Amino acid sequence: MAGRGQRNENAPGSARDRVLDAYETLLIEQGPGGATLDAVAASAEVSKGGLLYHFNSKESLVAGLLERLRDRSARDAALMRADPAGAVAYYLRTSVPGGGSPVGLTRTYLATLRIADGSGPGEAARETLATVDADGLAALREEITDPVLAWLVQLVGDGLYLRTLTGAPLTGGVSPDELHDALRTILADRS
Amino acid sequence: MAGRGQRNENAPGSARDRVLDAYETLLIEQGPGGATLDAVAASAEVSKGGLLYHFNSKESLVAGLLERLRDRSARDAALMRADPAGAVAYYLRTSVPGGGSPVGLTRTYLATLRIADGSGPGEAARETLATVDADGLAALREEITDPVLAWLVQLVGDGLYLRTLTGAPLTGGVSPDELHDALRTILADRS
DNA sequence: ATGTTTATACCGTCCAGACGGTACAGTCGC
DNA sequence: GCGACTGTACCGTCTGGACGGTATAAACAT
Repeated sequence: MAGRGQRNENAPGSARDRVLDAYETLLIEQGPGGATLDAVAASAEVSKGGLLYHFNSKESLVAGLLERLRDRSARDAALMRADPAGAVAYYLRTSVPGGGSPVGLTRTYLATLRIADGSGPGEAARETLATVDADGLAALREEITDPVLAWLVQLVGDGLYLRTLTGAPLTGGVSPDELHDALRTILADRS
Repeated sequence: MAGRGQRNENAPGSARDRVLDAYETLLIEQGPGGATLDAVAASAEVSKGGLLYHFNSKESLVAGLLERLRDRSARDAALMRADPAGAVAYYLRTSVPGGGSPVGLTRTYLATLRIADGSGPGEAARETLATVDADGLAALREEITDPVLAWLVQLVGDGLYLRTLTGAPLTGGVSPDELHDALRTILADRS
């Protein structure tokens, strides 16, 4: 049905890439329980055999997701450092669903969070998440000298992530923009 | 073997209560995938039949957890308002694993987060989580007049929660105490 | 007081279905 | 011909849940 036999098998739009996209979507919207191999294959419009051609086990699918997370994290960190409005502005802006990162880090991060459970493959997910966090904090530190303040900014971003996860980002009628402004003022005051 | 036929079936130490405890522990440590009825029963030292006597389906187990969450949230909010060091201090203190809330809110919250997926029972979990958040924010607002600042404090707490979930609470060598102090100074400055 | 009934609090077994994974024959485009 | 698939047919394991049974305590009737 779709174009077959093409090279460059992990380019955007390729079957492999669509599988990863579908896996992310299912993880975010339905959690680990809904992300079965059958469901992922159906959502990616790929046959189950086709899915298992690219990822020969569920563990390998998870590995693929983690690889994508590392990759996107590196690319996001680069964009963060290069942002004209500054790293902090970039970080806060992309921590909220509407203005998700251009490389899709937010989606991949949220999906990975869902499989970061106890032992086995979840262990690896937690470790990767920790590296991503460490990278983000390092980038923040280049702009915010005070380590406590840098951590505070990151925690606010994390809180925003968690809110996205529970599906209620705007709790008290306060917009992320106002929060952003307040944080910037605080940062300016105690430079 | 144990005393049978006794009243007061949801007192602490009762089989019903132990089942809920075990369910929480398994959700936190292994995620939804590990929290099977068999595993919960085994961990609570109850037979599977016994578990299904108290909670006649998995959905009912979830409902039991949500009920406990609402209950503990209410009790925690009361303690928060009554804390001699203030609501903010209480909130920050209990957002970190070491100083978990005396009513066990942190554990129940973290466990519920794990089942807050897409549709079905997860929907109810998300709604309950949202109410708990709203209650917490309301309590914070009684002490912090500025709604933006109140939300900021809550988000920092949420970030700490998320860190607990991924299992890496102390990222950059900064202790929660230092964070606590910084936040208090900020709050004092812009009162 | 004694026997009967009822409710509570479990235990242990069984089963249908779902899930991850395998195997393999065939198709399509470069 | 080779890489990238599709599609179908399976298999073993695990899971949720149904079911029937058992022990104890309390309420009731006589």
